[in-house]
Amino acid sequence: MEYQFQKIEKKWQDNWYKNNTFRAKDDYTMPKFYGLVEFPYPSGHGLHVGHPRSYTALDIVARKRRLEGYNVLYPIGWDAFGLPTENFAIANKIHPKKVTADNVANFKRQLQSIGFSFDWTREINTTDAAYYKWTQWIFLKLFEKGLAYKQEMPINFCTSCKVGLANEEVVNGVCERCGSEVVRRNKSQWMLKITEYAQRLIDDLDDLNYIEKVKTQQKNWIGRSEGAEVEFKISGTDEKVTVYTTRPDTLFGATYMVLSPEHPYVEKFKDMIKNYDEAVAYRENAAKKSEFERTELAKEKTGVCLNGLFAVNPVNEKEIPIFISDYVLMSYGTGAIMAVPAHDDRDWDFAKKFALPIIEVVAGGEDVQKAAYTDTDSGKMVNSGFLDGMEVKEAIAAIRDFLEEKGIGKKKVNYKLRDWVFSRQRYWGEPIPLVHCDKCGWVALPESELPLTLPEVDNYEPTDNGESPLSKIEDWVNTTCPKCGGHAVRETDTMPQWAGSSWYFLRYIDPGNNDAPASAEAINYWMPVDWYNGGMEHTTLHLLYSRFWHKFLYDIGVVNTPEPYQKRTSHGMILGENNEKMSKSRGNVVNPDDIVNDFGADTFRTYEMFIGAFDQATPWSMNGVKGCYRFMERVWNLQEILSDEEGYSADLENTMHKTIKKVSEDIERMKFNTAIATLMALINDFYKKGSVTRGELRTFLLLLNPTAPHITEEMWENAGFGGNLNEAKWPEYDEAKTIDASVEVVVQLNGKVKGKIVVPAGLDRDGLGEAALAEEVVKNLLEGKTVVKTICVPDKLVNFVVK
RNA sequence: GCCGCUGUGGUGGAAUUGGCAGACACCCGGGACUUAAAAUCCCGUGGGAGCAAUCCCGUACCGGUUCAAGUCCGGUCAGCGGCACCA
Repeated sequence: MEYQFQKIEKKWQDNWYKNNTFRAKDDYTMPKFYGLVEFPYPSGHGLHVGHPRSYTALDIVARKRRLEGYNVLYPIGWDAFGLPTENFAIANKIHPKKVTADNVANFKRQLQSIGFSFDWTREINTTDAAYYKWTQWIFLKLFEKGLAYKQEMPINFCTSCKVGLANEEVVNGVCERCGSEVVRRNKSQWMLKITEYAQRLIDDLDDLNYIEKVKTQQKNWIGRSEGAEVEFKISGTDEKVTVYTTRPDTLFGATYMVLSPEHPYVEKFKDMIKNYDEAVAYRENAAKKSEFERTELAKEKTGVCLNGLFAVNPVNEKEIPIFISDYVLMSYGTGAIMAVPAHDDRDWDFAKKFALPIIEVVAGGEDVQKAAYTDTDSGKMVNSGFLDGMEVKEAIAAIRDFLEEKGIGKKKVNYKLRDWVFSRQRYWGEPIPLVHCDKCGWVALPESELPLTLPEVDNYEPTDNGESPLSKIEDWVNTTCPKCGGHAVRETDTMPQWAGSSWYFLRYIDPGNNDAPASAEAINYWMPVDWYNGGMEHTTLHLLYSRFWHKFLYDIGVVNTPEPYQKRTSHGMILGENNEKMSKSRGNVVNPDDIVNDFGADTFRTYEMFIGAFDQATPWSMNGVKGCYRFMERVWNLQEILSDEEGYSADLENTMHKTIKKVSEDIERMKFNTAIATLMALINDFYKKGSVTRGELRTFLLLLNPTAPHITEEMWENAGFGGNLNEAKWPEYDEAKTIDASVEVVVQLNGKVKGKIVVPAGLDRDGLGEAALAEEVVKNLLEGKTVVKTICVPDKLVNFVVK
């Protein structure tokens, strides 16, 4: 019998999709499992081999959970708004709606050809008005609660194309398309106050089962720091500048101050600044740079001394000069710092460049004239008045108290996290459902007017002034104010792609609901997501944004849990055969369709899981695919050596129990590669024995089914095990039968392996030592030597330390 | 630059808590089958020395802790992901 994968796979896929086999049940009495994968952006390039890595992994978990008796929700949808679609639409004169529909159809065909057990009855699309109605609704709730506000924020503007650009479209400071200069231009934009949730976004990580590196990345991104705000008087005025510092202990070493070039005091004191023109020129130059460029530590420090303006150090009344420099950002802290060159690397570089004094206030390092001493764990305060002689930590506490007592400063917690810029000057996004009325200001559309649909237009090309394409559609822009009935204009910016993906997991739960994002009963049953897998590239932004929205929805009573995802894991990237990132330009892209056509979905799925450690980046290998195809054939050919015997054969009984245990545990730990290796080893045992019993085959098929669902269903049917495999029970093992009667133990002399002995399993330390000494091999090894110490590790080894 | 991760045979990787380094595959070499080839099956396969038993070396590099280090600690180098308007 030949292995005809095309026929088998088509047969079972038709069966599953026609019968909605993997539909999640609305039976809220069953134990539930909600498995989630990041829904794809349906790009024109089609599915990447990276998508199925994540999708197969959770498909395996989902299929295993169903066999274990859970009501499983494993959904999929389309994160379909976004820049590439819009750019493709403009370039090819095809409406983005049409581009999206075509791409979705292609993605869906591809995903179905791989046999994922998605519940297709719950498919969602962020660009459907019925979906984004609720994205808009959530935005209005945020607006209502004061968490959305307008602020001037810079956008990238191409001086030649006259359009706003995404950061990605700016390459080395010039426009990706035309190569012209890109400037940063301020524009009033909608912002979301994610910073208000900063502390909760840190604290609530504690109870979640996220892989550790994801928690660390989230915490570092939020960037909590404890420090102090200190007020410095401006000489000859009654005004004060507030600086933020994490090292208030070094206040006596502050020898100058640096303001961000955009700091309002530059304007405020323009009359006192003798070189104001120079300062303005510097500020304009800084505006061209991205924050990334500005804060790069390696670059040469630049800045301008504000001549005529001085600050007074509040602890020693010394006058210090004030600079502006682009490494100080308005968006962090107060936009002003006190510079302590002796104990901060950036300040040190700056001080050297501008020949500013460097005063040591923490002793213990090398000469501070040669390098900054930044260690806070050792060292004592010097040149610091009343702080002298204290440890750094003591000094921090003492100075904070001092500042508060004197009313010149206070303790302050800061976060690196910044508010979320929520406006995009684009067509292909959710319209922001607000209007501006001259009388009433910004007014929300009433809920009854949602969804505010994207106007269907032929011309969605950018304007030449950096405004959204929507601003050109006058009969859409001009409207009436819902509050006063007077004339009003619509907000023409749209939402970022992050919006739709910040709550999509809720929509899957109840995708057709027209009265709420999802019903309370459905949310209570299904939430939180039990297991969410996605890429490390989404660890900071998407994960944080969606946690923020979920917490907000929790606060207003829409959801029942403060966190959306109970468990978060990540997969590594699949690289090209040459070990580089797959890309068209590198010519190393693998199309999943080719693999499915040539080797079948089961081989493809198995290879995707066998390719390497799940959380690590790994290169693709066509030879590896062939190896997995060979494995599938060996699986198929088990039917040739199938005996009539039920149960397990005596010589493989322990192996069967061990294999069930190993595969079950490996799937839970996402060690899919070793789970498959274990099944390969088992099949090698079957062939060595020359036959496989019905019981052995039955268990083998169940264990392989989540990975290779088509071939196993077919063989299950052929063997007449009854019903469909997907309705069977996941096999169980007997712990007692996974333990062998005797074990091989290593004998070492001074840590080097010298021999092996076989002893009964389960001996304790003393018993193992005695058993070892009784062995002839060991006696020979120890002859003429003095045993100083014996180390025994039960079932593992005996190490004699000898002289 | 900052934050996070990774580094093991010719290749992908395995080694769950510090306890036999290299499971399972791929490639390659040899053999069987075949007129021949492909496919399949069997054997070999970290490096070095030796007829052999066996011995020495070996987990990016330098150093440390330990009876014992791929695993823990300090430092160095290299690669990858993210850096807020790609998603």
